[in-house]
Amino acid sequence: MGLFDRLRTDALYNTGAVVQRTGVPADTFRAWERRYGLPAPARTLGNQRLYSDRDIATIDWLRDQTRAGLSISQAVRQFRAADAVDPLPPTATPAERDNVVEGGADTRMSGFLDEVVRAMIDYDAARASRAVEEALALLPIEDVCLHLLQPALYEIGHRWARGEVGISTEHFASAFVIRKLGALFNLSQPEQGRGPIVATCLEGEMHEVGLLLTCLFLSRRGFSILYLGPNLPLDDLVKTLRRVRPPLVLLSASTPPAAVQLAAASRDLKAHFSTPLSPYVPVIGYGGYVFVQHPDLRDEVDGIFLGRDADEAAARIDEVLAAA
Amino acid sequence: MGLFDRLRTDALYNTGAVVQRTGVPADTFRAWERRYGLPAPARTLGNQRLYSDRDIATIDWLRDQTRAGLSISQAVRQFRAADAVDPLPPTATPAERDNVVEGGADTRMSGFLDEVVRAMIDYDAARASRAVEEALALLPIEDVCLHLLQPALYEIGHRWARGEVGISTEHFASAFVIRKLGALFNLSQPEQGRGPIVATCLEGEMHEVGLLLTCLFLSRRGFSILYLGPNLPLDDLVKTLRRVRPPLVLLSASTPPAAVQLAAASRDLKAHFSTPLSPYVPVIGYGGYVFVQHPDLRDEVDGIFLGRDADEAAARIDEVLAAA
Amino acid sequence: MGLFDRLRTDALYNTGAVVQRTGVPADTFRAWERRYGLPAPARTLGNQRLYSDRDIATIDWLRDQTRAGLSISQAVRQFRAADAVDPLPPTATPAERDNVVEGGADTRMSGFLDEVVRAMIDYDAARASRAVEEALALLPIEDVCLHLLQPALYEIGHRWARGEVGISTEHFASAFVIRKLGALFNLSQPEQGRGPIVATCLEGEMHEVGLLLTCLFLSRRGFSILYLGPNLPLDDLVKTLRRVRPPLVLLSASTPPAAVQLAAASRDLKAHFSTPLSPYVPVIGYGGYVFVQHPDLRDEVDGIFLGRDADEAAARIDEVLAAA
DNA sequence: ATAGGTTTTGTCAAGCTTTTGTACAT
DNA sequence: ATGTACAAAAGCTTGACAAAACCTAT
Repeated sequence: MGLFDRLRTDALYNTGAVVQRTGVPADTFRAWERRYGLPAPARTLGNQRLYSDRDIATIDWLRDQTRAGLSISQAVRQFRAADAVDPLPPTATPAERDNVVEGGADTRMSGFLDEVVRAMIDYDAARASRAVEEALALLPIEDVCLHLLQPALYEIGHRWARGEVGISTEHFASAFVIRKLGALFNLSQPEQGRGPIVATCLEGEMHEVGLLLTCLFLSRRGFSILYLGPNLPLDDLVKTLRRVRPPLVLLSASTPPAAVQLAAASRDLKAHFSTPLSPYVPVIGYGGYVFVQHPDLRDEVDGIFLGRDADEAAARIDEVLAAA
Repeated sequence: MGLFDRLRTDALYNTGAVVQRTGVPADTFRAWERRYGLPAPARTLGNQRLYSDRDIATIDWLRDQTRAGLSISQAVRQFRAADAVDPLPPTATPAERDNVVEGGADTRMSGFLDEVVRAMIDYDAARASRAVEEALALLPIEDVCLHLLQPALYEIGHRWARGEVGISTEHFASAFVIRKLGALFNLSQPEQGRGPIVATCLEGEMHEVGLLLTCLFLSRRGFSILYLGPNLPLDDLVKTLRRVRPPLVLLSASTPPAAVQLAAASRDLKAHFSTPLSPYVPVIGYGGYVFVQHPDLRDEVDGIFLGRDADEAAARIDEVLAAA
Repeated sequence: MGLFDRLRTDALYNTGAVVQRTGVPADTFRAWERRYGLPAPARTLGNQRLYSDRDIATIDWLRDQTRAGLSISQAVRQFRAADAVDPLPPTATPAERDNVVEGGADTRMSGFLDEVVRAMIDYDAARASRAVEEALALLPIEDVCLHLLQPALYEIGHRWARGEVGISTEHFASAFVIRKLGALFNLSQPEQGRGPIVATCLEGEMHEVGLLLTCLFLSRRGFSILYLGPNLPLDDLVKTLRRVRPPLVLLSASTPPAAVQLAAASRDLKAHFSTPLSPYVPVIGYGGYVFVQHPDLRDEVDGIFLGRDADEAAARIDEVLAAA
C-alpha cells in the first residue's frame, strides 16, 4: 500500500486535466482554493498548479455536495470535519508506537535481520535492499531503523571485531545503511516544523550513522533538520548558528579524542554566545557511543547528554524543546 | 521473450514512419525530445533518428494523455514515475543521449539550478528537494545529475571560494547531494548485471561525490556495483578483491597527497596480484579532479585514467569491460 | 515447404514482368539492388536479370513498407533482421552478387569505413562495433567483409607504414576484425553441408584474417568448415586429416618463409597419403598474399592456388568441389 | 467575469545534410 | 545493363513566435 500511495501522489495533473476529470470549471475550484484553501495543490517552478489524485477526489466530493444543495462553505466545513475524524497521515508519535509494537516486532524482525546481515556479508546490496523494503512495508520506519538497520550494523561490527569479516564488509554495510537512512530522511522532511535543529560532527569525526538516525527520528516527529554532515570546522559551525539561530545544536562523537574535542567545542560555543550583547544562546545536545562507555567524559561537556541511542535521543530532544 | 525482444528492438523506424503510425506531427515529438528527452531514439551514422517499437508506444501514450487534458510536461512526468518502478532500457545509449539533450535541457534546467542553489544557501532541504524531484520527473536521471546536482555543488563551491557563503553551506549542500545520489543509486541497482565493480576511496580520502556519481551511472548502464565508500585501508581492499574477484576496481582521489597514496596503492595492488600463481589481476580505473589539474600525477598510477567527469568515466569503463 | 520453395525459386521473370507484377519502376528496384544488394536476382548468360517469385515477394514487401512510411534503408534493415532469424538462400550465387554490388555499395560503404577507421584509431571498440552492425543490417555479409572490414584493416596498415599510427593500433584493429569475423563465422555455420573442409595456418604463420574470411564465405556457400586456426604443427594436421578425411585442405601463408614451409608441407602430405594402400588423398588448396607478390613460389607447392583474394578463393573452391 | 500578465507548447522557417527516385550517357 | 549524376524528398538543428493555457487581481 505504501508503494501504491507513493505512485498516486506522484501522479500530478495540470488545471486542464482536472477540469476534464471533474467537470468543474477552473475558475470555480480556483475560487474555492482562494476563499477556503481547499483544494491545496502543489506548484511547479513556473507557478502552475499541480493537483494530486486526492485533490481531484476532493473536488469531486465538493461538486457532489453543492449539487445536492449544500453551499460551498458548508461543504468545505463538512469536508474538514470528516477529515479530522479520518486524518490522512495517521502518524502516532513514534514513542507510543514503539512501546506497543516492540515485543512483537523483534520476533518478526529477526528473520529480516538474518537476511540483511547475510546479504551484507555477500556484498549483495540488492538482496539486502529487498529485505529492508519488505520490512518497511510491514513495520514503521522507526522500528526498521532501530531493530533492523542498526542491529545489522552492530552485528557486522561485532563480526569484524571477532575477525570473522573484513573492514570492507563493515564499509559496505555502513555505506548501505547511510544510503538507506538518507533516502528515508529525504522522504520524511516535513514542509515546515519545529526547529530548526542543526546537526553535525565536528572536524575529524566521521562516524555519522547515529547522528543521521537521530535526525531521521526528529524529522519524523515534525522537526525541521539542518544536517551538516561529518567533519565540520568549529568556526563554520559558529557562523551558521549565528545566521540560522536554531534553538538546539546536535553534536556527535564516537572516539575519545573526538569526545574531548566536542567537550572543548561545547565550552567555546557557550562562551562565545553568552555575552551581554547576545540574547541568543543555543542549547547543545550531544551523544555518541563513547559517552556511554566512558560516562566520565560527559562531565567535560557543557550540554545535554541525549542518552544511549537515537530513539532515546529523539525523545529527550522532544522533551527539551517542548519545555522551552 | 529474449528473442522476441531482440526482434522488436531490431525493428527501427524513421521519422516519417513514426508520424504515420502515431498521427503526431514530427515537429511535435521532436520538440518533446528536445525539451524532455523523451522519446530517446537511436541515430544512424547520417544522424537520422531511428525509433523503436517502444519509442512508438511511448509517443502513443503521450498523445493519449495530452488528449485526456494532461499537459505534455505532466504526461512526461507521469511516464517517468511509472518507468522508475519498472524501467526499460532506452533505445539510445546513454552517451548518445547526453549529446542530444544537452542543448535543450540546459535551458530548461537553469530554472531548477537557480532554485536549488538558492534553497541550499537558505539551508532549505525541503525546497531543494522539491526542485530536484521536479527535475527528475521531467528529465533523465543522467541529465539531472550532470546538469543540476553537480553544477549546484560547483556553484556553492565557487561562492564559498569567493567568500560569499560559509563552509557550512558547502557541507549542507554536499550532504544533501550525497543523500540524493545515494537514493538514486538505491533505486537503480540492477538485479544482476555485468561486473561486479568495486568502488572506494582509500584511507584519508573523503571526497566521494564524483565516485558515487560514476557508480550511479554505471549502475544505470547495468553494472553491479560494490560500493565501499570513503576511507578504506588498502589491506582490506586487497582482502575484498581476493574474495570478490571483480574485473575492475575504481579508485578516486581529490587531493595531491591522496593521489600519491592512490598511485602507490595501484602499484602495490599490481605487484600483489601479478604472481605466477595468481591467474587473477584486477584492472584498476582511477579518477578525481586532482588528476585533471596535475596530469603528471597520472604517470605514477598503474591503471586506467577514467577522464575528467563521471559521465566520461562511465563510458570509458563500459568500453574497457566490453572489450575484455 | 522445401518442395514449395524449390518450385518457387525455379520460376523466373525478366525485368519487365517484375515491373508489371509489382508496379515498381525498374530503375527503382535496380537502385535498391545496387545500394543494398536486395533483391539479388540470378542472371542469364547474356547478363539479363532473372527474378524469382521470392524476389518479387521481396519487392512487394519493400514497396508496402515504404508506403507505410518506412524509408527504403529501414525497410531493408528490417527485412535483413527477419531474414537473419529464418534465412533463405538468395537467388543469385554469391559470386554473381559480389560483382554486381561492388560499385554502388562502395559509395554507401565509405561512410561506414571512415567511421570504423576513426573508431579504431581511437581504440573505441564499441563505436567501431556499432558502425559494423549498422552496415551488416543494410548490406550483405560478404560486402561488409570485403568492402568494410578488410579495407579498414588495409587502411590502418597503410597508416602504420606511413608512421601515422602505432603498431598497437594495428594490433587492436586486427584483433577487432578477427573477433567480428569469428562472430559472423559462428552465426553462419550450416547444420550440414558439403565438405567438411579443413582450414589452418601451419606452425609459425600467424596471419589468419584471409583464411578466416575464405572460410566464412565458404560457410555461407553451404560448406561445413573445420577451422583449426593459426600455428598448427604438421604432425597434428596429418592426424586430423586421417581421422576426418576431408576432401579439401586449406593452407595459408603470408611471408616467404611461411610459403616455403607450406610448399614443403604440401609435398610431405601428398607423399604421406599417396601409397598403394591409401585410397584417400586430400586435395590441397592454398593462398596468401605472398603468392600474389611472388608467383614463382607457387611452383614449389603441390596444390591448387586459390587466387588473389578470399572471394576468388571461395569461388575457386566451389568449382573444384562441384567437379569432384 | 474580465483584464493583463506569465508560462508552456505546438508549429514554422531558414539553412543545412542525407537519402532516394529518376534520368541520362555509355 | 551499368554507372554517374542530379534533383526532389525527407531529415536535422536552431531559433523564433504565436496560440493556448494558466496565473493574479480587479
